Amino acid sequence: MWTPGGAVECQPPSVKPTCSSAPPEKNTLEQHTDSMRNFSEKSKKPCHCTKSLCLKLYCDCFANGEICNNCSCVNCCNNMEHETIRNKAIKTCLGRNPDAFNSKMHSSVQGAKGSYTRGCNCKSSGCLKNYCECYKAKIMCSSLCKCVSCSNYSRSKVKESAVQKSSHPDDNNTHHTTK
DNA sequence: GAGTTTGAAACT
DNA sequence: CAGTTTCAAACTC
Ligand SMILES: [Zn+2]
Ligand SMILES: [Zn+2]
Ligand SMILES: [Zn+2]
Ligand SMILES: [Zn+2]
Ligand SMILES: [Zn+2]
Ligand SMILES: [Zn+2]
Repeated sequence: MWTPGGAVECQPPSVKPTCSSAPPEKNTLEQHTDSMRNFSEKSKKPCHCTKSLCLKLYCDCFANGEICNNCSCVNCCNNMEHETIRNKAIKTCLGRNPDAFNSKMHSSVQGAKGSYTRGCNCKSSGCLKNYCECYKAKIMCSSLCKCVSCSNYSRSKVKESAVQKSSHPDDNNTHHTTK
């Protein structure tokens, strides 16, 4: 909890869960300059969600199991003021993926428990940009990935010889998903 | 800051 | 399950 000094933070909860049209509530708390330094420490990356209400995995805050704080999100419900809705959203996400929140990062994949085991599906980034979840997590792509033209390997030299069945030079995993 | 690109998450 | 749409971040200019 932070100490509201100027009373410039959240908006009154006017968001209705099943309402037809939600009024645009823009988070007015983002006056950096020197407000951030107050809390320091965490300084997590703020989200800028506008349509997900920060109640879907689109929102990094929500995906990481964190409450939005110092974010620029609109109509944010990822807070204790909307705990009921938030809990429902969490439940929905868990229904889709029981391990959705087990790992700090997004995970799904079979048998992933507290580890990144997502496997990316990049097609145009070569897994060398932050678009790639593997690259962002600073891990190499594995056989779980279905990326095309992957270069996210310790050995940047990836030969596409016919010898390689997959685009991945080193696949220690014998068990393949379904293929 | 505006506009584009990108691939995960969501939806059908 | 696959194809499509939605979404917010990463990136470019
Ligand atoms: Zn958010
Ligand atoms: Zn947030
Ligand atoms: Zn939020
Ligand atoms: Zn990738
Ligand atoms: Zn990967
Ligand atoms: Zn890759």
